[in-house]
Amino acid sequence: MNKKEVARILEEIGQILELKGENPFKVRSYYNAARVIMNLDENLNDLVEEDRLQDIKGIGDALSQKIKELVETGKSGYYEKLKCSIPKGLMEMLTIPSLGPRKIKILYDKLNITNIGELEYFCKENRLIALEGFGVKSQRKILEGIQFKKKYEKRHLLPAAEGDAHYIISELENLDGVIRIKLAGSLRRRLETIKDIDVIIAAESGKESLIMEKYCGLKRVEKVVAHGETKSSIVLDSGIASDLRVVSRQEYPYALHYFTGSKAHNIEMRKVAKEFQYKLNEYGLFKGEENIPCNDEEELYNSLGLQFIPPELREAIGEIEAARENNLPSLVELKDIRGVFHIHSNYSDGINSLEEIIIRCQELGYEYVSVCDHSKSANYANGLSEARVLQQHQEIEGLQEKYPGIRILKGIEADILPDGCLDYNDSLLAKFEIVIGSIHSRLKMTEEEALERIVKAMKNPYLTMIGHPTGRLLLAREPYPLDINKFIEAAAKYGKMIELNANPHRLDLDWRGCKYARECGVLVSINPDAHSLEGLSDTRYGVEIARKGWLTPRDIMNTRTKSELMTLLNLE
DNA sequence: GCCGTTTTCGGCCCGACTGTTTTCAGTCG
Repeated sequence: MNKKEVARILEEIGQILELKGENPFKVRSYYNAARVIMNLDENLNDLVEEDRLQDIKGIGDALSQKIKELVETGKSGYYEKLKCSIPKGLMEMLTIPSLGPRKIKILYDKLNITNIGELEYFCKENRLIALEGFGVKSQRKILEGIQFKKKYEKRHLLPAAEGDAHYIISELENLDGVIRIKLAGSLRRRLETIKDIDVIIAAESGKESLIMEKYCGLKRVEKVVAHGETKSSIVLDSGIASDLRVVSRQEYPYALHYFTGSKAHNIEMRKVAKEFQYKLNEYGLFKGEENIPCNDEEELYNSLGLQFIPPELREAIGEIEAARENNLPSLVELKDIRGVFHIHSNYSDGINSLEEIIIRCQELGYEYVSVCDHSKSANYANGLSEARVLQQHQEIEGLQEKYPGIRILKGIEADILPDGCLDYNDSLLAKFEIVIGSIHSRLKMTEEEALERIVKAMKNPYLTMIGHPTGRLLLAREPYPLDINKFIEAAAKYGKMIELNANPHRLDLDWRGCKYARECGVLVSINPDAHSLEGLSDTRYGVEIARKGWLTPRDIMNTRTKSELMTLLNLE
């Protein structure tokens, strides 16, 4: 069993224990362990084999036993038993807003409600209002929650959330009394999918309620979930929820930090504060009654003996320790990108011509570009036959003469066939300067088959990099099973690069794998996978995810200068 | 269930909002 599955089960154990009314600290230790395992740099199997699980902070005697059992046998007796002890539907009830484990336990104990369907029925029969702790309002809220869930259970991709966030910010930023306004939450941390949009405002005293009213009354508000003096929650017509917090000028840095999260990062931060005998919350950093003044987040981190931690890194996966040792990476920025690979032209399924793409890339200031169309097996995408490859190469040579300011590399996105072979013979592959190998078909594979298929492709000397390594489509298609660590180790062994596909539907390699790639010395290439000129701007999402994965410019292939790149690829 | 150089027992992050409550519990982030 791999770490993702282990983490999921630990998380589920935490939820079940919560529903059973167990000690909340015990519950937390399972949630914590799930997160730690999920973000593990090392191979979980190795840790188990070498009996080193307990070296991990947060994993003790009991948890290491259970994790060992899960990894070795794929099962956990404790979990199986626990799972049988409550109805399955209770877990799903946890996803209804305003309904948590305590109330669900009451509903189960008193009314024997075991799933959402029954709950909906009991609400409509007005059976909840008789229960202690429930009333007319909470019953109605639960019913609304069920309807709401049916309509909007999804998370949202970065671009959608970002568009709505800009709408909110632009409507509020010029209001009287707004001193500072900023996005917080997972959007600021650049998580690949977003549940809601968090906005923090520093406001002049006395202007708070007007700002709140404006926010709750925005044209695109479909529903006001909560409307308080310092905090309100709305849902926009797009189905995306948003929270606004209004604080004073002095509180702003602390509030911004607090609401940026992640939750796990905040918990770690408060522990650090405690080491200094301080108390940290969203209003300040306190020594007794006295606030330690900070003008911005940077000063806040410094007050706790830490380097400033960029929001992308705040996931409690080692950033605090690194900041303590002044050892945070200097993260890559969009301006570091000097060229792009993996663009589709109208030779395959893109809409623009080679020349249009080259002109735009030159406008963007790139030193090199590689259009990588689909290979012949990709019938669905008008993949290039051998003859059309040669035709395209001829056109590229002509364009290279016409546009000497930008180096045009002959590239291809070659399908990795089910047997691990690339989609052309070696003599044709040798004519390319960039070969991206990607899996597009026969996605149903076991973990072993997937690794074997990709490793075989990596053994091909003409392959430059592996494209979108897990094939996932965010919120739409699960990744095929692939042991990312073993994959990265193989890339290191065979000297291959790994694509970080910057399309916001993919963002694959996942940021959680970037850190390990860096540790293994594997270069990551941030590729737009553009099918139009507009798609070129997706590169920025790739940069953001690379930052989240702790990558510096030196860890990225396409931050290289043209001459460095030529050396790297053994080209002229 | 985890953790520890004041501790192997007794802590474990903190506060707003809501609803059902006469002082608080549950949920959420």
